[in-house]
Amino acid sequence: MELQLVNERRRGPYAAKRLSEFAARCRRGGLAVTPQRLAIIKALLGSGEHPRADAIFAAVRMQHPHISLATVHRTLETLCEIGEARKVTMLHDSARYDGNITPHHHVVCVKCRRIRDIEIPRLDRLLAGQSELGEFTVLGSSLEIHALCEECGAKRAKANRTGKPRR
Amino acid sequence: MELQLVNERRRGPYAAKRLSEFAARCRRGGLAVTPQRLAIIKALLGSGEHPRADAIFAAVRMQHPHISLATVHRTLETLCEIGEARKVTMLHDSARYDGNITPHHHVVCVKCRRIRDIEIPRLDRLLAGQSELGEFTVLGSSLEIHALCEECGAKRAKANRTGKPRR
DNA sequence: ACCTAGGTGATAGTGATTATCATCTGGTTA
DNA sequence: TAACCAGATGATAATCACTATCACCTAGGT
Ligand SMILES: [Mn+2]
Ligand SMILES: [Mn+2]
Ligand SMILES: [Zn+2]
Ligand SMILES: [Zn+2]
Repeated sequence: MELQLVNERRRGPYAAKRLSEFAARCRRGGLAVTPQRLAIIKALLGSGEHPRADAIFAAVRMQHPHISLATVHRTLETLCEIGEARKVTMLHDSARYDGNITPHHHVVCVKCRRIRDIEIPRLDRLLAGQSELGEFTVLGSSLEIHALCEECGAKRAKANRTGKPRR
Repeated sequence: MELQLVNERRRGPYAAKRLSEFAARCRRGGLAVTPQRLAIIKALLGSGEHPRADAIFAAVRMQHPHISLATVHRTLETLCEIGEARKVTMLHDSARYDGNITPHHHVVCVKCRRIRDIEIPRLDRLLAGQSELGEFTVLGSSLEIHALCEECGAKRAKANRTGKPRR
């Protein structure tokens, strides 16, 4: 009741709604609505697998045999930037190691990737009781809080004040 | 009180204790205690930065100018395998994209990397009230539950029964 | 001191992602 | 509707974190 797998059935209607709004959202974000972008968001919304770029590429290729893998990478990144998609983890680029093996969680600055330890006793208690989750046997968990550190927050605020582009 | 940064001061004593037990733990894991391994765990325990392999390499080089970057990568991986270190996220190899932008979390099979959505309303409520965390401005969060899926769990059980190596 | 399984250093290879750049096109304008 | 052009795409090279290989070395047991 507290912690449950999301029902796969929900995805169909959700995807349809998102797809119908996509063109408008692109324009709002200043992006052209290209057949490639439509095909990519469609493939992404149609999958519950949290696919990699190459899987999207394979799917999209069936309708757009000339599409480039680079376009798929670029577009997925762009979709994340305008908030139409997300990465499952923002720390996929290079491994970050931790000598602290006591159970704890992390805050990550989305801009400079600074990481600090946090403790959330209530979360640990909540998860302690869960050994099964649908077809999964739970082994452990880690929470990643996305944040802006003081330094990066200050930089961004200053950039806004002086009218510079904010990313 | 519910969710707080871990005090940096704790790291000193913790590192000292871990370091003093390190040789024994290596032997228990069937690993030789080499100067390189000692230097690497020392550097890792001495850092609160959740460093990358190259940062560890730079630190260790000061005392071991001949150490190889490959050794640093290998050793960090080995330390994770024997439980003396961990990666901040297990999904750093290639990006996984998600078309579902509603707030939700994930279960990840540690073996086959299958990912499924989960909902944890209580966690979302807990975090909803947090907009500041020490010097960080909270933007969002995602919980990654590490698990074994049914299929991989079955495979592992079978391998154990027939006496095959389990990884 | 000697042996050997396992560890290391040097280096080549891999694979995902990014950069470059010539060409093309969505969407605005006249 | 045609002409225009900022931005998008495709082809391809480059990058970069990480892994594989292999000859040599050494920790730890005899
Ligand atoms: Mn940590
Ligand atoms: Mn998801
Ligand atoms: Zn920052
Ligand atoms: Zn699995």
